[in-house]
Amino acid sequence: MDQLLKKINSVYPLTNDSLNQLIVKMKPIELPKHKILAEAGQVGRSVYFIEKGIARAYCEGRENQVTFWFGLEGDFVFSYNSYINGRPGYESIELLENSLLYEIKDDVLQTLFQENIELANWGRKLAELELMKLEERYIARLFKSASECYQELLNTSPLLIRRIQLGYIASYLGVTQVTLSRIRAEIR
Amino acid sequence: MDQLLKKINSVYPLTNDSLNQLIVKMKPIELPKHKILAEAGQVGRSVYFIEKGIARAYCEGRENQVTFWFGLEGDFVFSYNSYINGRPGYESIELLENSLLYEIKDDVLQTLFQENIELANWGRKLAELELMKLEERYIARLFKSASECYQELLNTSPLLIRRIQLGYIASYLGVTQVTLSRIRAEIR
DNA sequence: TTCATTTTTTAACATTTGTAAAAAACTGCA
DNA sequence: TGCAGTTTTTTACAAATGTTAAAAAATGAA
Repeated sequence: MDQLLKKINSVYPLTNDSLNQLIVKMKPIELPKHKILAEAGQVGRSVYFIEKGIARAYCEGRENQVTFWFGLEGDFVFSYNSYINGRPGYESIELLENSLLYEIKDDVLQTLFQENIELANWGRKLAELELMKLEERYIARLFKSASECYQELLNTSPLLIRRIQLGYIASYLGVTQVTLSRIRAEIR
Repeated sequence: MDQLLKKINSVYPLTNDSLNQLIVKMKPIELPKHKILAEAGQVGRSVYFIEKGIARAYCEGRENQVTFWFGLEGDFVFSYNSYINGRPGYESIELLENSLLYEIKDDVLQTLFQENIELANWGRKLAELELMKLEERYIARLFKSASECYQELLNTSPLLIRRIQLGYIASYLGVTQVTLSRIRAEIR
């Protein structure tokens, strides 16, 4: 809960009143490893906050599955297309560990945005920060080789690499698992 | 102007009053080809709307320059990191044609967001839609080969390819110009 | 602990893409 | 029109990554 409050305020500082309006709507929920939080082709009706656990977002290709996002403690989880357009998402989101989340229903959140200008600006900032993070990843991929991206992950999120299997990380880096193995062999 | 109004309302429908508050702050401005709208390392203090023209956003690498976004008529232009965090942007943004833009100063826009809940939600939606577009591009790159991405561009934005030189398009697609030439030769 | 299953690594070979340099095509201006 | 500069294509070769399959290592349940 503490982590949640800190995160909310770090997105955009809120008065106590507004903060309360938001957090009373966020319900703790424990879910097991492998649970699917959002399924491609379906409309996800909730946003989650990860208090404890890991999630990954992936898309199904013809033959392969591509993982393109990991969420760790302190991250919000949403299926963008569902959250933003109310349309079926492209991606599925799966828990990789038994997790403790906070859930808020999408319609509840939208109502808060309509009624409270502070929360509307909070929601704006939340989207903007997600945009920023995605742009950073997008640009990093344009410039850096898979090897450099991997080494950066090693430095910035060593936990991630220890907790997530390499096949997922390889696809996140945009290479095959064989290539990631080669990269790891070179570094050693 | 017409195009601008339509775009604003397509992001998030506004009452006439709110719409007016926004558009009176947007000033038309004509700028020549090669004009730099935002420079990497600097804080950009304006958001632009492209009424007529083309822009590209790019980052400087050690040896190369990578173009990662094109803006056409109907697009908003911002240096994300400046707009979102008020920090120096990673990217430079350059006009590729003589252009007609509408400009709004960032502080003016921020003030509107604080005062008008409709505009705050409009700003939220604007960021969300940008996020959505970026995610689509991000995912497309994970699944599609440069050749497929190029052919999609040919279908969805043939104008873009006619108006922009291939070196920029190649780097946008994440390949060298030589590779893009090979792709084009194969298609013919 | 043991065994079956899953995950990771290694190997050999095919394919794709990059690099550098030259040729060809295009553009804009005098 | 003609010419200089820019952009695009082509070529030959090098380097990186993918594919397939098998071996090795790690994991989890009985």
